[in-house]
Amino acid sequence: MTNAPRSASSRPVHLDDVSKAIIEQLQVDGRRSYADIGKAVGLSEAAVRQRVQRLTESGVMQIVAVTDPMQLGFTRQAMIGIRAGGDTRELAERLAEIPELDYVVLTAGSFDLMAEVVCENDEELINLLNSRIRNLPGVHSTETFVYLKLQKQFYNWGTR
Amino acid sequence: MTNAPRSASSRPVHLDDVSKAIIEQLQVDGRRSYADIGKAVGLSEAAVRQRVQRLTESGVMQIVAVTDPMQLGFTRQAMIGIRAGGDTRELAERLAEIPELDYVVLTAGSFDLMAEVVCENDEELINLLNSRIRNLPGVHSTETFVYLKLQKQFYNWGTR
DNA sequence: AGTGAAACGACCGTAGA
DNA sequence: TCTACGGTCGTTTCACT
Repeated sequence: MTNAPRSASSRPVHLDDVSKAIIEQLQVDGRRSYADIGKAVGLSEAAVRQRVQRLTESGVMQIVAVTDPMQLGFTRQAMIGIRAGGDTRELAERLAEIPELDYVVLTAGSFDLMAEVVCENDEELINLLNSRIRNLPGVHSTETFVYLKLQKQFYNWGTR
Repeated sequence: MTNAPRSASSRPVHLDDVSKAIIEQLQVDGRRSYADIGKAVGLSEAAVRQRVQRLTESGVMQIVAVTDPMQLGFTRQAMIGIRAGGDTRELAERLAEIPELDYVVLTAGSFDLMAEVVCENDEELINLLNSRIRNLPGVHSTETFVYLKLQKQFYNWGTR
């Protein structure tokens, strides 16, 4: 249910321009054929396939389906800032188990954790906050930032 | 550069169990063959292909490459809460143009906007905050929440 | 790491229920 | 909206560089 934690290597992977170009192609269309990509980046089909395989196996890139919550009726989204005490790592694990939360991060600042929630309606959000977040051990207080408009969303980190 | 804003239809799309099953297959491997998916969900290759085409053309789903910023040397991430005045929609557009920001959202609450930043190092983050965010017209103050650990990240909204 | 070629399998268009 | 099928194109494997 939770996406596998990424194996953050101590040394960053260096991508050459060709691999970056391949990734850019796949960021537009993850099903584009290796032959087409090869034509675009100046490489044979087999070479493209090998690079894609290495990139996915090393965890640098993954080709997946991403869905739009709005179109599926999940029209309420919010960011929740959480002030907490005790071991916040344990709390983070508990939060990660909540399916309505698609994003959980431990932070430094006036919030110790932040989590993004995707809900169908306000009741679901209220219920989640009161019954399943605020009563978790260690939670001191929460602050909710309801989304009014999602302006930018970019899955394509690290290649800009 | 910025992902296209999603066309949020007024009425939510209803997916039957078969389409949900197809999406689940593609969330694991976006390049899985239609024939294989068909075997898994009990449909012919052509039927799967048509459904995938409809799902992608309607914007409910997209199959794309997603990369891991950590592995590519972008080791500093943070959420920035922004208090602002004036037309926050204009400000949101300006923020969306900043490549280091991968996520920009207008919110209700003690922050008017929130943005996620992906950087290579602290200097880049400091420079971004001071030289390119705090001096934007309308920005009153910002609050930065540096990421300590990304606990959960789920691209697969709406199908949980 | 890369190319090229041949066998295999996937994909696409069309026809029909 | 599904299945069936044939032509075309993509993918896989392998020998070679």
